[in-house]
Amino acid sequence: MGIYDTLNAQQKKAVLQTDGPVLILAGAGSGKTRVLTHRVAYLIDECGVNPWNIMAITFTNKAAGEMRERVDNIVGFGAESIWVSTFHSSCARILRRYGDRLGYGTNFTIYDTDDSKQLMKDICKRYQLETTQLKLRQIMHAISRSKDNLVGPDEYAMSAGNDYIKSKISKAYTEYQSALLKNNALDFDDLIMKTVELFKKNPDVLEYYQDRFRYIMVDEYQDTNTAQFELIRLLADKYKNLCVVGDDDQSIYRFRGANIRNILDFEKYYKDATVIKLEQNYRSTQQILDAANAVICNNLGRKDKALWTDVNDGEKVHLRQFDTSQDEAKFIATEIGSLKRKGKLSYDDTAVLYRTNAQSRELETRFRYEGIPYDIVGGVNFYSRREIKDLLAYLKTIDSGRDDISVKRIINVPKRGIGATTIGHVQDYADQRQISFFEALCEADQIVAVGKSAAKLKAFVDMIMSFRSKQQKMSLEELIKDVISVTGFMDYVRTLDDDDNSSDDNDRAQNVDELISGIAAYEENEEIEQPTLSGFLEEVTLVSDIDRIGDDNEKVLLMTLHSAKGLEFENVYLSGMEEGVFPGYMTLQAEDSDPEAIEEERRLAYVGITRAKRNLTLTAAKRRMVRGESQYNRLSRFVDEIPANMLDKQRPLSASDYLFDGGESIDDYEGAEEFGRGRDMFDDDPDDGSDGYSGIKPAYAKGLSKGAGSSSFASGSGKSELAGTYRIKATPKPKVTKPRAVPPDKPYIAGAGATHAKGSLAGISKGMPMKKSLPDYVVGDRVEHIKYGKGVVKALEDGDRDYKVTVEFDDCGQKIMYAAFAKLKKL
DNA sequence: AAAGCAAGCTTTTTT
DNA sequence: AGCTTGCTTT
Repeated sequence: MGIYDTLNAQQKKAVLQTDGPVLILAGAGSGKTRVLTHRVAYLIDECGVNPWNIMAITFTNKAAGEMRERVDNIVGFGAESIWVSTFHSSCARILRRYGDRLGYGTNFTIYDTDDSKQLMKDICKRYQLETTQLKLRQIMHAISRSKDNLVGPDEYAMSAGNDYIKSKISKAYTEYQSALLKNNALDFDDLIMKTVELFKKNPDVLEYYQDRFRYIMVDEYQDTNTAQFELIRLLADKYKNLCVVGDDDQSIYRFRGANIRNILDFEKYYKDATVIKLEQNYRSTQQILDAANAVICNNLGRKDKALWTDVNDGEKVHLRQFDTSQDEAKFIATEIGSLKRKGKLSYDDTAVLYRTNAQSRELETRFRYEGIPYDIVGGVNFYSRREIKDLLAYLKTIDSGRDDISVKRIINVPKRGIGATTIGHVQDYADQRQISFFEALCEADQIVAVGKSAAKLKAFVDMIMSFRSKQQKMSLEELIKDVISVTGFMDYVRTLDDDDNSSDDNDRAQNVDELISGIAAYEENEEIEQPTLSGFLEEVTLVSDIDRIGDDNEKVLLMTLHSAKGLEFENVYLSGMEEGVFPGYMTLQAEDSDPEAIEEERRLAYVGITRAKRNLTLTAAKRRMVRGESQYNRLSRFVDEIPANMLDKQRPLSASDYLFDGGESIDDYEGAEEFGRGRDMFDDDPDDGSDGYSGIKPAYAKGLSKGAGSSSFASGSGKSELAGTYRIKATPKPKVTKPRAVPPDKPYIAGAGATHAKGSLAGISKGMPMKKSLPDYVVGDRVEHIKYGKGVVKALEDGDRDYKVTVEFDDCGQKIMYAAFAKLKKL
């Protein structure tokens, strides 16, 4: 039986167990993709299953592509009719076919996060839903979670009851859904939720797909949410040939609704499920696995398992701690450079991972400086870059015009003298008549309020119309080029960052070129029967950056830990191993209320560690700039969780190699001397009380973070010692600065003495009086304003930061202003 | 009415 | 550091 003999016993069992529900708990690097592809081959070659009846679902297009490729290689005939795709594109495909049953046109557009946000913004404005307590972000999040849990707007409304916040969200949800429907658009979450709805309301459609997908395999099962589970459950309900593969230890998408119970409770739901554990790792050295196991075993409530390997040679996991994040970046870049020169690594087998996208900047700078080729994955997705989204909005508008968000996006891009007010008038007109924004534009001359702007609107409509007629006889590539030239798009692109430094001047132009090539490539792809504009647009919105990386270039990859899931590299640098960075600041803040959050961070650490095949280096900085503030962070707890004897804690090269270059004086590091030198990695016994951090408990970091939030200084204080708040997350060494006045469980914030009056200085900018003073006028006095002229003081109110004064002006009516601003002169 | 400019406010992670 | 918001200028 050839190919199956190369599998280990557990893998073989997973391949041969074709019928009924199967749960494969596949540890990192345990060869699960191999199992899945062999399973597909086995189904076809040995069990006589028609390839047409097999479905394999993944989360990313990249994973789908890889699986497809490997299936193609191993399956002799019919591989192309196996349905291998992501949740989102599978659903999109189903809805393109049956979406009309739910009232959507089959050429619906798919909104990305950006589009959804734009739409929600409009809704919030119209119904005045946004308040200080309820931010757009929260609304979007609440709705997204509801959709993940298959809670529609009506059900949400019922559960909202008298809750003020919830009823506002409910209103937003209802309006948002109806706006989406009107725009013939679906957001990411809708793709799943609406497909489930389709199946539930249309048993005939469900049965069609049940019969089609008689064998279903789901990869990364630990990341499925409730809606995705339901989707799979429905599809598999008739034949129950459902094989899910996952690793509860790698569940890192809880924040976007992934329900870890899906994998933990699989056996409860499917009582007759076969469970198979794959624990032998074929990727990493034992040293790396030991470190990974040491970290992950601190999580509770996981399925018990431990990775092991045959590979026993290998180096210890390296740990390097630096004074500043610049030093850290410099180390990573120079070490990669020098190892490369020695022939000890190749760039394309090396990755630098970090917790947040923001951390990529410093690394990027350093990599450029050292001349090391790199690629950054993620951050701003290629297709969400401004210039790209603008062009896509043109294409969407040309394609249908039903999507108001796209039309509004480009109506004044490049600038053609159509502003917010005019757009508002057109929208009002459209609302009154229940027509789309674009339809309203077509009737611009009927809209009284827009006045002479109507001509500009008409010109815009004519332009779109002419694109539409050209589209008939043009290829997509020609069309986009035409759009670019007719609109003068490149001139506009050049205006986008002229204030900025030279480096990314060409980036946007290059992005445009890349988009053109992307379109050309799409048209030439012979796998697509009929290249269409909407087809291209769909492909584009469902693609993430990770899907676009090829393995052909010799480049170091920089990416977040999340993006790195499913990938592997010979050499991995895990940077920013600091409390407050990783685990992140938000997690620490919520530690008490949400203990699961820290476990998710730990799983992320586990994912990061297990990406490495042979060399793993953990790096940290004592001091780091975050949003313009210096943060002093202690080493990450995840580092502490790795027993010291498993780590190589080589002292960094001498200080002169990593520190104080470029003319910085030692004085610049004063803060570091005082606060940052706490426990460093050479202190082998973190709990002996001899280091500066003993006794710090999570509450500490929590308190500190909160304190820091309110201690921001006004920019007006310039470069004074207090400017640039020190956000200190680690306690200082007691002997140095521990202020007796501050109780040990309270954060110590540098300069806190000057800022305890919360917010008293915030918001006061340059040249303004630093303190409020009682005006020399009282209610009833006549005063003079430099611009508004004379008037009578109607009210004087003592506000937080300044006196609020209300004046009834003789000429300009009533105005409310801050006394310090108004500079009123008593008459 | 639109464009340009300064100041505030904010951010994990992504299909 | 980046983006939205509000204010001023044309």
